[in-house]
Amino acid sequence: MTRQDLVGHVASNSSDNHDGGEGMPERLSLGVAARLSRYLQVLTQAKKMGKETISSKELSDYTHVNSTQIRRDLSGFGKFGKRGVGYNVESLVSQIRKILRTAGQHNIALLGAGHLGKAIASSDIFADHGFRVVAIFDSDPVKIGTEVGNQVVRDISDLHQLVEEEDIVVGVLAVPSHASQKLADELVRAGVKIIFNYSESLLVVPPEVTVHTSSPAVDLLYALYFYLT
Amino acid sequence: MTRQDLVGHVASNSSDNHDGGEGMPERLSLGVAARLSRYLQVLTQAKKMGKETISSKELSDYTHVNSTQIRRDLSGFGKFGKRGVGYNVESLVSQIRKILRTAGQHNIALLGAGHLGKAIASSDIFADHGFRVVAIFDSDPVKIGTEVGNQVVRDISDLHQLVEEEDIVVGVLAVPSHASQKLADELVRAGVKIIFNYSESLLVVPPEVTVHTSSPAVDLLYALYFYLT
DNA sequence: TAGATTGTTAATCGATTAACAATC
DNA sequence: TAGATTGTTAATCGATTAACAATC
Repeated sequence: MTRQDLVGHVASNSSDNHDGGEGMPERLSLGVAARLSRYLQVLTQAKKMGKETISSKELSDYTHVNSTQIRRDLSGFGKFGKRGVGYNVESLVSQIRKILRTAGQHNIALLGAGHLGKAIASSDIFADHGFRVVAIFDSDPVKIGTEVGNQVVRDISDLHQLVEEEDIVVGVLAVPSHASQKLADELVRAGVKIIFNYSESLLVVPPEVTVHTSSPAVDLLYALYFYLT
Repeated sequence: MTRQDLVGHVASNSSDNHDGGEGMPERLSLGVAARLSRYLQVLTQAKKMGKETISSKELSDYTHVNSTQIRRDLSGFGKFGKRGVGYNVESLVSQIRKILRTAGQHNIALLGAGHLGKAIASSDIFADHGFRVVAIFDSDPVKIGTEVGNQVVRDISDLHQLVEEEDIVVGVLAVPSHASQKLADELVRAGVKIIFNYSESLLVVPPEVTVHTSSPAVDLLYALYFYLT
C-alpha cells in the first residue's frame, strides 16, 4: 500500500467482500475503499477537464494502481465499462460515490484561520468531493468576526452549537501543534466523529473517533526512497 | 495502503525482500517502505514529547498498523527492541532513517507564496524529517523580493540555477490548478525528480519523475466510509 | 519472581499479475 | 473487419494475524 497510502489509515473491521455478483458487499475491505477513493479523485479531475471516457490503463497511469486490479475492483460491483472503449467518466463517478456511500453532502468545521486555514477555506479540493466548510473557528480575537472564504470566523465557544445545527461530522485542525490536542478534545465533546489533523501532534481520542493526520513529509520520504534506490 | 495509503503511491519495481537475516534487502517493498515512513512520523513526534521507549502496541494505536506486523517489519532488519520494555525511540528513529536511506538532508523548492506556500514555509513538518525549503518562487511581482519563512521570494526564472546550486530534488507545488502543469514542466526541465502537488490537477510528467498529489478530500472520503458503515 | 513485550512461526487471506476470450 | 479494452480466470506472492516461547 502507498502507496500510498500509503497514507493514513483507519482501524479495520473486515468482513466478507467480493461476493462476485453485482450485489454490494457488507463492507469494503480497507484496500478496496482506499483505491476507489483514489479513482474518484482522478475521475473528478478528468471530468473537470472535459474527458468523457477513460480506460483502466489511463486510470492506472494516474493512480499507479495496476490496470487489471482497477478492472477487477470495478467489475465486482457491476459492468461499468464498455469493451474497446473504456469507462464513462461521469457515470463511473456516480457509481463509485454510490459504492462509497458518500454521494451526499458532508459538513466540515475548520479550526484555525491562519495561513493554512485560509488556504483550505478558499480552495475547492473539499468542495469537489461533496465536503462543505460550514464554520470556521479561531482563538484570536482579532480574527473573530472577519471573513474567510465566505464564512465569518467564530469563537470556539460556538462549536458545540454549530456541530448540532449544521450536522457537522468532520473537524479539520489547521492550528499550531501546541493547541491541537485541546481543540481535538473540544471536537470530540461536540460530537465530531472524524478529525483531520494538519498539525504534527499525535492526538489522543476515544476509539469511536477517527483521526487522520496529514503527513506530507512522510509521503516525501517514501517517494524519496524509491528515487534513491 | 492509507490510507495507505494508503494515500498517493509510486510505481513499483519490486525485488526480493525479507531475507530473514539482518542484511538490508536490495529494495524495500512498497508496503514496507510506506509503513516504515509512518512509524517514523509517530516516532519523531514521540521523541519530541520526550518519550524514551515505545511498544509495538503503542505504535499500532497511532498508526493503525497491526502490532505483530510492526514487530515483523522491524525484526527483518535487526533486533531493535527489548523484550518486556519496547523500542528505544531515539535509536529506532535513526535505524529507520538508515533503512529508508533518508538520514541526510534533502532540499526543497517551494513554488507559490500564497496562503498555502506561507503555511508550508513557516511550518516544520518538512524540517522535522530532514527536508529544508531552500528556495521559494512566485509569479506575482508584488510578492517577489518579500520574505516568507526566512527566504526571499524569487522569480521562477531563477529556478534552473537554484536547483543546480542547491541540489534540489523535490519541488512542492502550492499554486492554483491552472498554473500547476506549466510549473511542473519547469520543475522537470530544471531537473527536479520528485514533485509534491498540492493543486488538484492531474500532472503529466516523464516516467522518471514521481508525482505525489495531496488529496485530503480523498482521505476524508475513505475515513467517512468506515464511519458510515 | 511476575508481568510485559519482543521475535518468530505457521496458517490464512487478500492483492497482484499475466493472459486471453468476449465484445464494443 | 481490425483494433482496443473490458471482464474474468488461474496462479503466485506478499500481507495479515493469532499464538507463544524467549527474555527483559
